[in-house]
Amino acid sequence: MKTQYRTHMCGEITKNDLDKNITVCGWVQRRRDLGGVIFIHLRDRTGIIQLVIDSAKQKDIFEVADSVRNEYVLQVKGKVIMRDEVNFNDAIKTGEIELYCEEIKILDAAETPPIYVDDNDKAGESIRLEYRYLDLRKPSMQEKIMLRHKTAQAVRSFLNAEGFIEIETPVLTKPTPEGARDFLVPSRMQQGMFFALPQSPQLFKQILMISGFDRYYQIVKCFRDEDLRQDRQPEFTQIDMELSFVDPEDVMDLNERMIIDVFDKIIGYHIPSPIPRMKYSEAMDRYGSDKPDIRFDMELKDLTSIVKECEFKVFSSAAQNGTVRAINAKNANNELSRKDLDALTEFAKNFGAKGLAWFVIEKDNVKSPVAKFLKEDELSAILDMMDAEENDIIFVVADKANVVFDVLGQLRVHLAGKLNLELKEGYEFVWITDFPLLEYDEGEGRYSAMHHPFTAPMEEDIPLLDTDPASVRAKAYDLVVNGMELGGGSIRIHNKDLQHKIFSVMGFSDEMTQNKFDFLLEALKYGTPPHGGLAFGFDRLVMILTESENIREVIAFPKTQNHGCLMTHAPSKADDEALEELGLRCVVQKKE
RNA sequence: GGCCCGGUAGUUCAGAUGGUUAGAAUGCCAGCCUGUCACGCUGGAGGUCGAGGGUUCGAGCCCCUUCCGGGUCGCCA
Repeated sequence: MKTQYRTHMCGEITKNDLDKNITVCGWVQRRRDLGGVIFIHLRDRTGIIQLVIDSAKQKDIFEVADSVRNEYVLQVKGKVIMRDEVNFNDAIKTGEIELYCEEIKILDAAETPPIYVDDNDKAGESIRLEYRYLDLRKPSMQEKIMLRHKTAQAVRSFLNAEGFIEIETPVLTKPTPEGARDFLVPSRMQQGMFFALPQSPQLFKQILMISGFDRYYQIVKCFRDEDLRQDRQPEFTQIDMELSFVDPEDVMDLNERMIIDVFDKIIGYHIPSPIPRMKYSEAMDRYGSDKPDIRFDMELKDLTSIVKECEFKVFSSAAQNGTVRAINAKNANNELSRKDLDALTEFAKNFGAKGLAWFVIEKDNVKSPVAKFLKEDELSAILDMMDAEENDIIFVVADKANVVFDVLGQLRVHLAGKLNLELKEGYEFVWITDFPLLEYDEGEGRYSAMHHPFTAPMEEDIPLLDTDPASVRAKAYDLVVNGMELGGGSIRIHNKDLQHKIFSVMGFSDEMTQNKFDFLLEALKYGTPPHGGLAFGFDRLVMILTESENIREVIAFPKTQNHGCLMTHAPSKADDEALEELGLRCVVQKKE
């Protein structure tokens, strides 16, 4: 038989419960002692109910109520009564009623908490993370964590209805040669050997396709031992899926329907269908980014042909060997001082530019350190190209193409923030397609995979693998929203010869290929269906749905930039005994 | 690995040019108060100024080292 710890949740008591004798449990939000009467706000994850204790009529429990402090855990029996109308409290759901107490049991006392459990609490992040259990009691945090749960449920129910099968893949797995740094786990049974925690279940899900589970998904933890950012954690959650017998169109269609369904169910937001498509080359050309924020314009324009012959060497030589592009910050002259322009130059240098040329459009004059090097017709061609009007500021970057796009892409977003540009409201989704398969890695002196080494090239580009690898396009696609990459995927290589070929174009030795991917290449021999998939950043999705500033707000127990957990104090030293069993010795080398 | 910002009562912060006993708000404790809801009023307690070293007659403040937190570049297939 069920216990009767409680009959109602605090926030769910309504006028329908008037005159009922009920039992609630919860935490003391606040006690207000008026001398003859004590009010207590009792909180659980559903909300708050006000308790009343009257000294004259409830002498026996008044003393208990008097001793209660914030965050005490109480069990309270009482009768639901109506408040007088003047005492209604609009701030809480149960503001028209209250609980007239007949019995109060202190289930547990609490020390004075270091942070106040309230959304108005101003505590800094480190103390919040140290006492995360208190922080998570805040209504806003409870809402986020519960919304996260609902989002996962919405994803599951959508995919289940589409015939997907949820399958778990190993967490103790094999180190990967490409991509992010692995977290390593030593093997006790095989001393000197290491597991890696998965950066993604990529190869397992491909092999599940070979096994015939033609629609797989998993909401799964992934691990990357890299530095953190506002939207990056060393362990994070992905919505991971893979499908057999599909083209890019099938994967995009399915995921488009899923994301539309999730936004509608969770926040009632209607994403217009179909989600627009943009080729990678167009995204770079217009926005300087493969994750363009299309809520505002300020598009890049190509000045290369205009400045090809000009006297300004920086422009003319870049026009030969690279490119010259520009953006026009409309009306920026009212907002930006000379000092700001210098700061923007520094900003550009941060992203690899050697400098940043600007043209301030004044009424009868163009102010620019560069203008004196340009002929009149060159300058007017630039102004023409940029649709320049009074008070605009034009920013030009001349360099190798990748630097130019990166700098202007970043500058564009930075300026939009700085100038408080009016953004299109809501969520602007866009699919980015036709990515390059490979990019040249100058440091390594070889091509590496832009997405991952299992991504299929477009059939018509396969011959180019031998002649011009950089121009080979991939069957890859990313889903971008408001300038954030929300998910990405590709059709995979399902033919072992082609997979071998790609490995060799990327300069993997036969030995390395054999050593790292023998199981994949072996599996590919036995009948592999064409397949592909996609993975969403689940934390990022929840960030967007909850409009959170950083990823830590939507993870119950996140890590700090130092990869630490402030609550548990992980990581920590291992016992000598444990190390010995693993055949390890702890060597901490002193830094110079 | 680089750059930037921060670390002072439980919490959030203020502490000009180095100078007596380091302040405020809030929280906490005690007393008073029968309709509050961030209740109110009165009083009180509360500090290794992240840590270590240095300069100085004297350091919260200046210098060096280091730890911690955040942002960012690199990195993140």
